[in-house]
Amino acid sequence: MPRKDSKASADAQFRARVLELVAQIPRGKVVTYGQVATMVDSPRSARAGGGVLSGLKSGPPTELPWHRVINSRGGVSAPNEPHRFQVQRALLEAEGVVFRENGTCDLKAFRWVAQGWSWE
DNA sequence: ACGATGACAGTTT
DNA sequence: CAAACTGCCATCG
Repeated sequence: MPRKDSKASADAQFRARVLELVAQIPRGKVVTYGQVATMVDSPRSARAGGGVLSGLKSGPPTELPWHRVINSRGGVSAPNEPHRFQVQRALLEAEGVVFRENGTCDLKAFRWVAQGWSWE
């Protein structure tokens, strides 16, 4: 079926794809920004992935499980908003994710991989 | 339209 | 082993 010009809304497509993917993350599991970026388009868009979530305020008021997206350290980032940091970690723990002393969880066990996708 | 910022990742010192 | 720098892409002001 007809597809719009690829040059059109490339960034918009990226955002929509990230939101859709995050929305598919099952409860109790987590994914790193790099993984999401790789799955949606480019493995170099790790930061862009975070930009999309941060841009949620200007985007759809979705109830996206953004808290299931963490950094490669397997932990939550600590930006200028320690509040979010705290909330995200609490949500993950409430879903069954266990954090270690250093504040990071075992990605080896909690990392979600979509079917058909192979991850190290 | 432009410039600066940011919820990251990977590599090197 | 741990800390610091650079690179990348999208969004915000």
